Amino acid sequence: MLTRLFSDPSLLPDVQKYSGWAEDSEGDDSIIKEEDQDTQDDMDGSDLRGDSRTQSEHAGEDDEVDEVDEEDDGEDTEGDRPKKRGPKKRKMTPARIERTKVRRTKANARERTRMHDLNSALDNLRKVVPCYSKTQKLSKIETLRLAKNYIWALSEILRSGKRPDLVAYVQTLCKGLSQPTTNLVAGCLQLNSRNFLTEQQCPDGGRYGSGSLSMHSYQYQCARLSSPHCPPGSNSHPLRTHGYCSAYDSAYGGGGSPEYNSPDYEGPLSPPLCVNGNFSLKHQGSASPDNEKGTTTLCITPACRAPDPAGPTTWCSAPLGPGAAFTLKTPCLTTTCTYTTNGPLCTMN
DNA sequence: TAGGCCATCTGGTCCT
DNA sequence: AGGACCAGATGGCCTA
Repeated sequence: MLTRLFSDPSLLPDVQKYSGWAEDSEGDDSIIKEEDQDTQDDMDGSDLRGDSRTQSEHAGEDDEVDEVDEEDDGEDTEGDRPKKRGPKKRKMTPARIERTKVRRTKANARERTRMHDLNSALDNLRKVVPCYSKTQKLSKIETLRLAKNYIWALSEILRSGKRPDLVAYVQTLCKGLSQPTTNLVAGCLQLNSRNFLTEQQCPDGGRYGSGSLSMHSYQYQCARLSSPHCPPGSNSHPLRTHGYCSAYDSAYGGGGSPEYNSPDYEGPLSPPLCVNGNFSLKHQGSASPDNEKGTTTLCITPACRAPDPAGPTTWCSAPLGPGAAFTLKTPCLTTTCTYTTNGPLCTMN
């Protein structure tokens, strides 16, 4: 263990609180005792253990001399321990110890950077899967699961060329997700989990049918659905012809933007399913209803992610069509929306 | 307080 | 030798 290497406190990095140090600090005494009694024994193969043992006696030794520990030679006769194989261990001089420490420090820094890059990529992924929230991020594993499900669901849409059954769609999205994330996604889709696990019940008395939302709510909700995947300008594209390439495309300048392939993607957040419930606001450009840049993206927020029983009522009764205005009521707030040719446009009250 | 999630360190392995 | 990648270990933070 490297911690043994740094048995000299002056050599300790400032990270000794990490990784095994506490454990080893307790074991320091045993290490010393072990070394005392094993002075004539073989090295146990640990480069670092050998360091602590030979550090003082080899202090000042020429660092460039690639000696091997003499104790390693010959048959290992200590107890039943098998002879150590592999490369001979070099004696650790102070200079070598210092080099090792520097190398380790640099490796730690690289590893930190690598993990930061990985996290950054995960953040970008969070932005392009449904239900993005700046205030409550999906965990890494949930982000990956949702992304996998999302890709699968979109692939199915493309493959079939038909509007998906919404319940099946939600179920696909939520497959393998934790209950909180399932609730979040269901909430994003304006479904409470009970409904989406059984059937869509329109709160105003009507019934959506077996898993299909009413046309009104369906259009509302799906106006943004999957749009980022619509090829720019391809009006005949299945996603577009089935209503998935409206608001998002126009608002964000068309799908298939190279931005989405860029590792440094810092483009618009794209939770295409987030049009309900509890919102965090992502506003782009002016607020002109039919202005492409004026579209507002609404996303669920963590504080109020519980299924909103009031939501579907609004959805069911929302008069849709360009220019129509309606109100979304959620536990958090009331949002006034106008349905435009680009889909629903909502402003925060 | 237990459990989940995360950042970080660390040593091993593979590759250049 | 050194970098990239990986998995295990550890401790901190947060929440139910």
